[in-house]
Amino acid sequence: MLGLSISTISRALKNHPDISEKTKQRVNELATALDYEPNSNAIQLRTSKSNLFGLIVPTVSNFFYDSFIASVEEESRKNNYSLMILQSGEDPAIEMQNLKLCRQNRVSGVFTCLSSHTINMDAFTKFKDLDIPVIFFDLVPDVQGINKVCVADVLSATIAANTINEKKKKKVWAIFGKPNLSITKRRLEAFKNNIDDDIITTLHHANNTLEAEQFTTEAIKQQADTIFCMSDEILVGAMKAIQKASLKIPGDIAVIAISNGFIPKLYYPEITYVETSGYKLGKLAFISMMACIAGSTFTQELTIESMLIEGGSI
Amino acid sequence: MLGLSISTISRALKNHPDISEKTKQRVNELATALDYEPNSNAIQLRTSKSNLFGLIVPTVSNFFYDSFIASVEEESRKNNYSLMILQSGEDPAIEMQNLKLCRQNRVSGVFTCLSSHTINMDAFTKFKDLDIPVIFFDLVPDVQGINKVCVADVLSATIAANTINEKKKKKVWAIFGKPNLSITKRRLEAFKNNIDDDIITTLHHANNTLEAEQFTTEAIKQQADTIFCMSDEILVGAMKAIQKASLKIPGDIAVIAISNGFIPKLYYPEITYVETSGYKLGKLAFISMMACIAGSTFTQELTIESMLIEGGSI
DNA sequence: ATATGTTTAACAAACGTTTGCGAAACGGTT
DNA sequence: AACCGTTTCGCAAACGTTTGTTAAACATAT
Repeated sequence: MLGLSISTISRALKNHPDISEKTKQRVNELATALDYEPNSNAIQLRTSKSNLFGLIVPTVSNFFYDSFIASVEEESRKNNYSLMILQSGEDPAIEMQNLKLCRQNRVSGVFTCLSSHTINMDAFTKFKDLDIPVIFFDLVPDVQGINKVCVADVLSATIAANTINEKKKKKVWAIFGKPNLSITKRRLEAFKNNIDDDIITTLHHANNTLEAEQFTTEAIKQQADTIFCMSDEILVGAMKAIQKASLKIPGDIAVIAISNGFIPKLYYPEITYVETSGYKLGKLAFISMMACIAGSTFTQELTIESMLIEGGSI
Repeated sequence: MLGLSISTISRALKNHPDISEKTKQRVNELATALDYEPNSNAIQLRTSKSNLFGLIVPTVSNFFYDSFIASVEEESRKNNYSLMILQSGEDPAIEMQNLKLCRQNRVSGVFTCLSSHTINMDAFTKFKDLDIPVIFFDLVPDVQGINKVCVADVLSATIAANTINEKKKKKVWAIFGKPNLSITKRRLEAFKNNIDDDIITTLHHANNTLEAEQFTTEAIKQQADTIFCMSDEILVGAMKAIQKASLKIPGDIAVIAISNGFIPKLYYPEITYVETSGYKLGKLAFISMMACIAGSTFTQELTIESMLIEGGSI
């Protein structure tokens, strides 16, 4: 329509110095008039750069992951990347399938949180061979030489323990999650090591919310004065039991948790918690990803800091 | 490596009848050995089919949207589509930007929930011109001739009102969301029309959780015996106030809500609610999308059914 | 007038597929 | 030996870009 070649159009559109201002203007005017949108597939094919990240998560529908996703999406958009979301549903087979999808779509990188029973890491080493960066977050595998971003498990459990110490509590029921997860192990270890010896402390593993509720009911019967919850999932169960027993917080019983922050604010008084922010973790993961994209081969293991958010429950 | 042409490989890989079984087998073996993955960009460029959906949502981090996304992702994956997630953050400008991204990526369709202050629909008609189906969900625009899937606002508010009627309540505080949203209008209208005349009913608009808490505190002071909450956001505020006042549910005060179902189960007793499932809505949206893809030009306006989930709070 | 340099824009190859069409190879029939 | 029908496969164009290289056009200096 302008009597110009395709290459001239291409250069004009991207403000190449070879093209005269007059031509650029003509091209741009027509482009907006036709509201032309470049075909990303063609671009990506030609440049073999995809500007697409894959993000694999057990489920989107989770108060930690959703804020992580929100955070990564935000950064991706700002940096001209798109985000492909994939759920594994805790199924290693689907996880494989998702990784395959990532490869087919020639993603520039993938963020992934392992389903809790993934053992075979072969699929991930394949990405390493292809020079596609992989950032593991939250539930990270226990191997070296990979990029991980995690919440500060040890620190946050330590902060929680110290808070209990300072409040001079006497009898603590500490409820943790599934025992096989490394996140559980680290939090448990740190909590155990930091809680004062003269506090009567019992440690428990709840596999889900209901079990947490049952443990808490038992704790109440045993006249524990403090419940520590390793996660939101646990906290929800504990609060159910406490409400059921009509106990006053913190008068009758104190509660402290490690949490993303949403759940603790649903109650009155709000629950005191050590923050492990999915949002902040997302930001960190993105930074780590960009470092890889930029060519950093140095594999890093980053953690976000934790802080105590006082609610009034202890 | 096999002494075969590219076209033969291509046909062998997709089981084309022209290719002999023997050749197919040789090709497939080598393909898995090299673990070949087809380049989706090239495929999509050649076929101009993208197998990609765009999903635009104000924020991922929301107990309704996250389950909607989870649901759509599930179906997409099953049907060999990928999902590109985009957040608008309630900003119409970003919404535009996201739509542009969808076009650049040549999405096969987009699911979108309008940010609450989007007025200009031009960008969406562009999609119509390009024959790219758009499914609006949840907060849908008030125009004809577009595909919408919604929760049953009228029905769910009616169910809630009837439940209150049956319980012979005397004084109800009904708290709704932002007054300009069509979802609010419909729920309010239906509630007002169905609540018994002899029940003293006051209607309120809370713009956020905090305002809902304040209204509820006022309701308690005025000795209301029932709080109706139009949404989870409202419910959270109401529960804060009730817990703060140390009232017993349902003895001192009854609560009923319209909700996705997660929040009501956090309390004891669990809150009775009329379910508006994001998960179900996602399934419905996907069906609607597939109908469009298949060529249906008939624009439909679908709603998911609602049902009362008894908790024990009324 | 020629040489030199600069600006501007066109040519063509390439990215990895798909697919219509044509052709070689083969077997069988006259 | 000539013909025909099948089976099996290769050629080449096309999708929409990017980009190295070349070339035309023009201006300036000799």
